[in-house]
Amino acid sequence: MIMKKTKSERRVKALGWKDGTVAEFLGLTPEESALIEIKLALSRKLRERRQQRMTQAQLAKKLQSSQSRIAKAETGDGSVSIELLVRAMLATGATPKEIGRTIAENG
Amino acid sequence: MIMKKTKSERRVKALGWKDGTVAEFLGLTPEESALIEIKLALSRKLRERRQQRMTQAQLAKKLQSSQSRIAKAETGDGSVSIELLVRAMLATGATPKEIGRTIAENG
DNA sequence: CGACTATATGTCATATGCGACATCCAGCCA
DNA sequence: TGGCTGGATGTCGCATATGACATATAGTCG
Repeated sequence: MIMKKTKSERRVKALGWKDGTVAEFLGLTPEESALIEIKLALSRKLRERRQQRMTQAQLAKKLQSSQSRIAKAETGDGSVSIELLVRAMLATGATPKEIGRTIAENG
Repeated sequence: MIMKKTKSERRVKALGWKDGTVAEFLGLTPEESALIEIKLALSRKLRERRQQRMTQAQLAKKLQSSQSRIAKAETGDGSVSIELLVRAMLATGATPKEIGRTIAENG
């Protein structure tokens, strides 16, 4: 996440915010929820695509990143930006169409 | 953009990279091109949606951002992340579905 | 058992995206 | 003309996402 380090961000971080169907269940705004859902959808799809093709270390190298960041990306760590998720998806060979669908259908 | 401050990023920045159908025409990798196209698709859609509903200053307030960042987001300034573009889209009332479609169809 | 591989997790210095602010430009209208 | 509004652009200090690294965990194979 970016910005102000909002209340709800801290709420979410406290919970780990790694879960599957994330939470409105503490007072997240719809926008905050939606953003998290989008990230999680990308995380899940990234893992799926990456596992079919290469190891985390190999993807990291393609991205000029590191294995640990890929692991964090795939586990839905809050420190990972949408930007990195999208770059990683592209590095697995995903097209904008696939990325868009991932967000539209599972976001 | 993030990461290493690649060669091609500098190439793109030198060109302003604001253009409509962005460029493979200098040696951008397909991934770099795709990322830029995604950002530009979001920029264009953001402007379209925002103009129908409010001023840049009003959207900025909703986002706890500033008018200048919104202007940069809409003009495709390279300093704006996908994260902010997505947050801004959400703040205009866009759903993940609409955001996904924007990327899938125009990315 | 140990060796090796894949992944997860935590920390850190640094790069970079951020909001804020100051201008500047263009259009509009009195 | 001048004032007002919406938007664009440049800069700056600060917050944070980053890659790198160390280490832990778990699985596999000998």
